[in-house]
Parts: sequence; structure tokens; C-alpha cells
Amino acid sequence: MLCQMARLRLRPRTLEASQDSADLLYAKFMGGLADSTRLRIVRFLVDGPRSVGEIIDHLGMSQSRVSNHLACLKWCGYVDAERQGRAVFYRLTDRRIRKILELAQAVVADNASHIAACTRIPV
Amino acid sequence: MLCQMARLRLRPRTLEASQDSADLLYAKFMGGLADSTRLRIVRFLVDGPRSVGEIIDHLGMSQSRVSNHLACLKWCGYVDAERQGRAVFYRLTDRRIRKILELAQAVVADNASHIAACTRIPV
DNA sequence: AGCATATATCATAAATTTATGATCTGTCAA
DNA sequence: TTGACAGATCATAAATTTATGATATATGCT
Repeated sequence: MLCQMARLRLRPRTLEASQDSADLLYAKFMGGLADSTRLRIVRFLVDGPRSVGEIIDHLGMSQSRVSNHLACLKWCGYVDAERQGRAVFYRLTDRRIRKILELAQAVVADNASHIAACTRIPV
Repeated sequence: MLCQMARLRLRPRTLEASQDSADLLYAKFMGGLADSTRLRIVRFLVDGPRSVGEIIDHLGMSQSRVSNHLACLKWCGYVDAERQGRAVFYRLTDRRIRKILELAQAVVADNASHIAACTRIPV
């Protein structure tokens, strides 16, 4: 997972390096949505909190796969988890996430033709 | 590059598959900002259009590396290019991009302590 | 035309991310 | 306390992405 192997260098020596490590963190964060499985999870959670089981059913993917992605999303700060009995419910942490999703989707929609017409990708 | 090897399946058979391929495109798009080099480029361009040479100098990276990332960003629809003499100037395509950057940065800032405290990553 | 500058493209090696299957932990109920 | 259900974690294999170096294309100058 994106999150398991991240090894962010903290306390950098210089200001410039500090900016670099900020960019790294920032990029990692964006990476949270740069995977279609995680994107589907986040979009599913826009409607409200869901248990892991519900998410698994919705995606039709293996338990460990979903669980690993959830760990990643939690890690990036997109979601948080709360145990309720044996189930664990996940929900979006921040309404700014929704806004990011909306904006991104709008830009993608506007560029769909451009992307589809791209000659560098043998669609 | 993220973009060179994308092989998006178009005209899917079912509605569900159609949604899948939309999510894939969407995730690819987010992937445009999920790399610190590309993020730095995009942030550099927030101040206005820049030639490739200026971007190279700013990042201190090799020409081909920068050029490849620019191709990727152009591809995703983040930037577009315009030739001016021998130089090629890049600029952000859409003001929604800025908004996405702002929101993401704000969320990262708010979660920085959480992320730094994470035990799954040996910082 | 010939050459230098500016940028793009491409093959492949290196690095990173994702999927899988096995195993571990926690909760509840009998 | 045993067993079953719900989920998390981990090692490793598979897939994808990035960096590098070489080469190609485009523009302008002499």
C-alpha cells in the first residue's frame, strides 16, 4: 500500500529541504485518491458512514484488499474509523474532501474528450 | 510515466463497467498530483506561465525528467503548452486546479500531526 | 545548409505500489 | 472457553510508475 512503505524524512536540514518534504507529504496525500479502488470507497462514503462489510459487498473485492485500502485512506486522513460491536464503521473526516472530489470530477468531465483523443495512449 | 502506459478500456459492455472505467480515469487524473515533482511543477505554475527551461532551473532536475512529467500533466489536463519561438510555455488550464491545490493543502495541514504521529510509518 | 538551442520521445532499469493468501486480533454468543 | 464472525496486518509476488540516458524533432541564426 501507498502508506505501508512511506518513509518520510522529518526534520530536514534546510528550508528548501523542508519544502521538499512538505511536497512529499502533500503528494502522498493526493495519492490517496489516485487509485480507483480507494476512489470508489471514498465516493461510497460520501453518502454516509459504512461498515467494512458493506464496503466489501459494494466493491466485490477481497477483505484484505479492502482493508488495506481503508488503512491507507485512514492514514492519509480521508476517513476515520469507529468500532460498533464487531463491525467497524468508516466515514469521511472532512467536508473539504467532498469539495475536492467535486472539483476533480468536474475537471475530468470537461477534459474527457481531450483525454479520449490523446494519441499517446492506445485506448 | 503515469500517462505513457495507461491503457484505458473504452466502450465497456455494462453500465457498471462504465462506472468502473470512469473511476479509472478519475483516479488517473488524481494521480497527476500524486507525485512530488509534478506537484512542484503545478505549484510553480500557479504564479503564471513558465517555459520548460525555467521549470527545469527551478526544480534542478534533468531535462527529460521534467519534460516527461510535463507530458503527463498536459495529458491529465492540468496544463497546456504554447510554443513561443524556440521555447514552450506551460500554464495551468483551469482555475479549479488552484482550488483543488488549496483544499488539499489545507487538509494536509490539519492532519499533519495525525500523519506525523502514525505508528505504521517509521518516520 | 549547417549548427546551436530548446524540448520531446523512447527503451529500459530502478523504485514504488497493489493484490493475494495466510495469519493474527478483537467481539459476541452459546 | 470455545467457536464464529468482523476486520487488521504482514510477507511476498505481480503490476505499475519513475528515472535515466540516448536519440529525435523543431526553431532560429549565420
